[in-house]
Amino acid sequence: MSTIASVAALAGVGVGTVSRVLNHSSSVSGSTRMRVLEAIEALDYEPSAAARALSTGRTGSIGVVAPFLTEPSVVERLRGVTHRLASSGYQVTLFDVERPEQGDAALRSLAVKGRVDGLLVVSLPPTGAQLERLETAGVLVVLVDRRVEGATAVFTDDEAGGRLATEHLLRLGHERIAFVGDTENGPFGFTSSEARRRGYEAALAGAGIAKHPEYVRRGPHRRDAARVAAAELLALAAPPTAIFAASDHQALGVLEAATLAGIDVPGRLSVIGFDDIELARYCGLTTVAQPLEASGARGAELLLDALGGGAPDSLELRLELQVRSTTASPAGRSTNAVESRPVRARLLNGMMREPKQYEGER
Amino acid sequence: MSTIASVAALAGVGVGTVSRVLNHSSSVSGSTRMRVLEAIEALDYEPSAAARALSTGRTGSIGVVAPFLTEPSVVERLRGVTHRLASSGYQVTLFDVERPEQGDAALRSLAVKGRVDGLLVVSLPPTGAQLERLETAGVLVVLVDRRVEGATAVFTDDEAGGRLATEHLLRLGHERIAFVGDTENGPFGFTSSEARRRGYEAALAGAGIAKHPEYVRRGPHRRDAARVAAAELLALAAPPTAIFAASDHQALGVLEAATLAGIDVPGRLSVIGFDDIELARYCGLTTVAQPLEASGARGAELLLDALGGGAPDSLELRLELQVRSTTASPAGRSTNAVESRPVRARLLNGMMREPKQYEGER
DNA sequence: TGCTTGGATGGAACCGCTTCCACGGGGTGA
DNA sequence: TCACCCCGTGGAAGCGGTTCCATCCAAGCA
Repeated sequence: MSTIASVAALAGVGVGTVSRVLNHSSSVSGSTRMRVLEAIEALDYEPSAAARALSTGRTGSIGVVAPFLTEPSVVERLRGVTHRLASSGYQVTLFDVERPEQGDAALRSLAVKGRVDGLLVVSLPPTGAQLERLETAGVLVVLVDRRVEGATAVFTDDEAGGRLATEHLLRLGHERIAFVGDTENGPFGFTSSEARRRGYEAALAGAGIAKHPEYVRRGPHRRDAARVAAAELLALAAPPTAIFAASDHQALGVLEAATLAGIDVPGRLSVIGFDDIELARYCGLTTVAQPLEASGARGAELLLDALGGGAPDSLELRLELQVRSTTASPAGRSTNAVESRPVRARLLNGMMREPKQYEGER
Repeated sequence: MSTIASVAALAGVGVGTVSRVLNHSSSVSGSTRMRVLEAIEALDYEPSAAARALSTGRTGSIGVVAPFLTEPSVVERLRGVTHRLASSGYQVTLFDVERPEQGDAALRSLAVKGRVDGLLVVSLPPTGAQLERLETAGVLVVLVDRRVEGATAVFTDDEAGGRLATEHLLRLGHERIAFVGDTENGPFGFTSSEARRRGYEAALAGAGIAKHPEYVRRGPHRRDAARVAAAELLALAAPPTAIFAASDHQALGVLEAATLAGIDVPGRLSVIGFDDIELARYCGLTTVAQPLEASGARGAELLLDALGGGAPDSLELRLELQVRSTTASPAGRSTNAVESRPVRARLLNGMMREPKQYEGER
């Protein structure tokens, strides 16, 4: 491998001059620059990233800490991040957090100069101590899909989203509305499910509907757990006519339960999810949509801004009701009833009406 | 930030000794080791990755070059990679290739000591020159989902897969079988579509069925292009009774076309895809399944082996027919006809029978 | 007792780059 | 004409580790 010294020797200049050419620095005469560039070309020289990092203290790489496996939505966020960062000159170093301890370990080992310049933490809530450690190490942090005191973040108002979902069901005429969400103290410290539940309860209270504790079910964040919870709900003496699931992932479990119980959706049961993952579009699931890819992209932008010396503000992204074909007025009322077409047609219509965003961007 | 020198000073030893402790090297007395560890603890010291990389020539990170956006299947492979690498002590640096030039640039800039120790190239075909450059730079390379002369790879036999798909259709009694695949010279140099087509033609030839050039359609690797191609096929005077799509992605486009044309699947048209992406499972698509996550994981293993000084062999993964509910005997024949149940039920049944693999692994 | 031997240790050299400082020389203004 | 500036440039001093070599000391042996 050739080094900067060999380039300098070949060009007949000093190493400082070569470095200046490499860094597009000022004050190099045209002819000298030309000679250096020729030498670089001739030797097929590429500067050593490690040496540069050691010397400058900046690595040119951004760490992304995310629970890659847990949620399909995380993949879409990640896509937004890589897409935005591809043209930035920064490399993306991925830290897949499959178990909570890994998150601690990753955050700890990254709180070190010379590893990454900035960190995007997706969907995980770092502790105050971790943030402080990162701060003292000079690592800039932006959170995506999570809001923590004292950190820049791209976030949504989960509680408002919970209200949005529930009010949609109320408007359709439902009164027996259940909620299926995550256990309160999940392994990763996710809090969105609880916030969405609060929105759900606020909306019910606003409509003057009494709380019904049996209608609130929590379980591990998995489709099969949601299926079991929904099955229990549907077996109640007074089963709900609508279920709000805290995520699309779980809403799919609810749909499974309905199918197994032979209950038509949306004829006898309305189901609404949250997130608007790709599968929701394919399945025609009504949901509270949040811009997943955009959240990653905006997070990346905030971090780039901060790396450039700016002091970006946190950013709230809008949630939007996305009505598809799993919600309708409860049986016995005819308002807004969505006809129950063969499902494949519906599914495919959904696919065609909503091409994936990045296809449109090409 | 504390350095190795400050640790050495606090412990009252030389830097060499601290380094020896850090690297679990031999010949450090128990008491000295203890003093050093205490100093490390007291200073909250973490060694600088950049300095270490410069000094040793190894970075402790593995690059993954992949077209993250192009194919859903790539995401699943990537999952396998990160999953396997999470416990290896290597970091994963992602190079998202959205346009072919980016692939060149990534491969070029990575062919440098001090950036990554090894490289996993997913679904992209590096040129011989690029491989050579990487070799001289001392960067180990393993290919996933691609086979190139002189490089270790995890691959499948696409041609055999094409045969598998076509023979399934032949067995059901189809004779008018069409193919929808990629343009021959796509932007990324993907060759799998053509290999699958060769398998398709070999199977037809084996069954004594004459070639029918109009039945072979190629287009850009996008769902809408596949939809258009399928629509043209279905509008022929003698339309096919079955379509083999070179990927699930494209098979979904074919399904769209059938729905738009009001053609029942599998009643009047059988559709088979290739890959077995998650969506195929959800949609009940019959397909040629390849172990996507496993391909990434095995690729990572081969690379780790090579980094450990081994000389791993390439690895062929098995393809398997995955019959779901989009294929049946052609209209007029009754053998094996799959009843056309309401689709949602079918879809959900599919979901329940095949939980995602990683859920089982928790 | 004196010499050899080997394990534990300190520290300099080095990895390849950036950056700052010093220096030479031509141009400018007094 | 001289002093001063400034531009272009060379090169040394880090950056923070690893590693090799020299050194020291204690134990073993004749």
